[in-house]
Amino acid sequence: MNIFGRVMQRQIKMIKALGDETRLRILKLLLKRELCVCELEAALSLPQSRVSRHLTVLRSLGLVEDRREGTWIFYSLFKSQNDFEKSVIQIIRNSLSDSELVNQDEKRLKRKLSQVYAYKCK
Amino acid sequence: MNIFGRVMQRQIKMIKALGDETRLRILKLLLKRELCVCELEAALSLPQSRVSRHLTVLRSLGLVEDRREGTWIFYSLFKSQNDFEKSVIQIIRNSLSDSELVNQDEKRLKRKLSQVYAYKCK
DNA sequence: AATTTATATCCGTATATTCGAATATATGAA
DNA sequence: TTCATATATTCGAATATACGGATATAAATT
Repeated sequence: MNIFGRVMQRQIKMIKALGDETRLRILKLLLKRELCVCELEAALSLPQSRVSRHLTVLRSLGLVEDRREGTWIFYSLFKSQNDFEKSVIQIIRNSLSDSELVNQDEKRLKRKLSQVYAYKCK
Repeated sequence: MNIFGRVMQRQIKMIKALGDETRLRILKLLLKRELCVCELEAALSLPQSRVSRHLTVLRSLGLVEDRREGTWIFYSLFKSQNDFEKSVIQIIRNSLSDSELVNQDEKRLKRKLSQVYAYKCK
């Protein structure tokens, strides 16, 4: 397979990764801010292993970046560097808008973040 | 499931449909012009059942439209009507650019189209 | 009516994906 | 060193997807 083949397969894998509800919800949350796994877990209201597994998929494709801070690992959305990647960001931004599920994710996240804030300040 | 849920599932299914090499190649060919199944078959150099099956998937999601003309059925790309659908078109346009495979699809298509033209004019 | 051409669908098989529960690892605190 | 917390990985089961070859359908032609 030549260089184009590899780029191609990578792009297809990236698109395929977007076509999953859990991963899309994660990416939408990361549009606004970086988040650690336990925050995502609370926002999505899903088991930890499931969140972690999907983050591993996204990381392996370069769709998210990770940064360790103590025991926490913060994930952030990748930075788009070409037209294809820009359209990936756009589809994340434009998908599931006004979705009740995504709204609830945001609500649960805010609740969780206020807990963390209270914890850090006590 | 409420109305948002249905919209959501449809959008995710559309993205999932994009994450397949064969379907992406079909959609990229349809960016320029409508094509019938046998033209797509020649361009992709794939068995007819495979092309037809993928077209059925794309049609069921509204990503392509079909129009019958005698025994031929012409497929064309859907017309985007909102931000999400616009970003779907963008990702089709921006993916697999400069891909050797997609270039070959175009070449094979031109060969096939010239045959059809010769046939119609004889 | 029989044939041809274009397209769609069915069928069995192979492969891929997703899941929760359990377990492993890694870091920091006691 | 032991413990608690955060995160990652493994496991088997269930489900979904893609495939080619064969068959079915549908329209046009003879």
